[in-house]
Amino acid sequence: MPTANAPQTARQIARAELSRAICDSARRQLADVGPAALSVRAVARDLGMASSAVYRYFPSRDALLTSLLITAYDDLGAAAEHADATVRPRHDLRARWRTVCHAVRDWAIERPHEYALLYGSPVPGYAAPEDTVGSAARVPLLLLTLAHEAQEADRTLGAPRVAVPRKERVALGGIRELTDFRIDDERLVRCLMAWENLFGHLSLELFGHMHRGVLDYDAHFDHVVDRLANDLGLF
Amino acid sequence: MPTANAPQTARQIARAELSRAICDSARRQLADVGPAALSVRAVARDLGMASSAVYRYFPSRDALLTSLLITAYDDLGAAAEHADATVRPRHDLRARWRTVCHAVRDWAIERPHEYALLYGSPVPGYAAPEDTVGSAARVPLLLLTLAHEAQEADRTLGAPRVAVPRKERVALGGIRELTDFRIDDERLVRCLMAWENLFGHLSLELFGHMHRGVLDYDAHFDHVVDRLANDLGLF
DNA sequence: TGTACATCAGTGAACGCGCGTTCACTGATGTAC
DNA sequence: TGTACATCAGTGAACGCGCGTTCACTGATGTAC
Repeated sequence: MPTANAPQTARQIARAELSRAICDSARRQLADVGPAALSVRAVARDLGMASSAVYRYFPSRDALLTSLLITAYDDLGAAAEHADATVRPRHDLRARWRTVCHAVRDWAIERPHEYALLYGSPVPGYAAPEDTVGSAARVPLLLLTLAHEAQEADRTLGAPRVAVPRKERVALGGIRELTDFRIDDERLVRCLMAWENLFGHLSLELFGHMHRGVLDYDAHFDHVVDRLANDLGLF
Repeated sequence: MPTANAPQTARQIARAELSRAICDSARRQLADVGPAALSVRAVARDLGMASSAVYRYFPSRDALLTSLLITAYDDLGAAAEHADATVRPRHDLRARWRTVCHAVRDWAIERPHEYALLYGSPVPGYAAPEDTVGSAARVPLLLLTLAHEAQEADRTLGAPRVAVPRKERVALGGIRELTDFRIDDERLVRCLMAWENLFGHLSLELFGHMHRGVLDYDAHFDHVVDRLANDLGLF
């Protein structure tokens, strides 16, 4: 007797299986040709089926892309969250920050093409639907959570205090609405900067801009992450 | 009588003119389809010539891409350098830092597709030749120059001092070789972080990751740039 | 449990399109005498 | 200054390839009685 939530009929099982296989094949294709040249026909060829058959599973090439996008965001988000969850003791915020940053970087280095899909150039002619925003927010939300915990634990920021202008406070209203905790302006700004620094580092590193300048990416990343922890009062 | 350096014959003039026209058309195409789909035939169509004629000017599609890449890096580098050169007094390093950062951002916002070409995903199947590195280094070098001037003027960094581990010092050897001035480790690391933060900000902003989170990109950028100036001792 | 009908996965051909690159050629421009 | 030859820009056809999507179809799976 099949369980309530699992697919029941042979058809449903096969459908779930093939949907996954199509996504996997598409993901593999990303590495060769990039998202702009992602081809329904090539996926079909890879799986040994007629190209028209893929349309039983995804209504269009763009729908396939959207699925890849959401899966990748969730995959990265889950990797970061799980890494964080393993750290003990929980109040060691520096260790948690380091672990999360390294989890994000490890994920990116193992799947540079998926990283490029998420954080590289937008795909021309493709507009990501709003469904992606929840998944995309997981990593930044995790960073904010750490900053908030530092606030609750009264850790002082290492970076110099600077008055936050009214305009900037207003600008950050969007983030306030997306979080259910209250974080002070100073920490919020620094957390955004750390987010920008983290992904700036990854993009510059993975897209080749540190070539010949930085000789040991691991060492440099470690050090930057450590400094960001100080700036943010994560210790 | 033609001047020594200028093209002399009608052929040479026409060749220079058309080379430029081809690049311009290709640049316009970037906006529609992205670098991966940049098409020699479409450029030819745009200019009303046979597609084979383009091959008199660029031996391949990739050579055309390389030309776009170098031109864009130089264009951005020149924009940043010229912006810096206008600031008076020269010892107002905060003003110069702000001006440079805004010049880079303005350039990027006006040409998001060229920005994506430089700082977004690498083009699959295309490897940028080494000729690009000189042009690509102009902006980071300008940032380093400002940090170095702050050092010469004995401005103290706002960010907390942290010991630079030996591994990190070694990692930064590559940059040391590319610059002819001596900059201390502390400043060098912070300058790299500012570079990562700057381009991280631009990529996240231009590639849509601040959507719905940050409500006023200008205000946020201003504020971040200001804080980076403090961290770096630019005032 | 057995049958009749509905559902739906997968096929293969077709439509109309685009691409990079090569090649033999024409005709204009440049140059050496 | 005038002519003969060399150079080279641009043409148009061709090669061989790939693409997204639609459509009428076959045949297997699922379901209601």
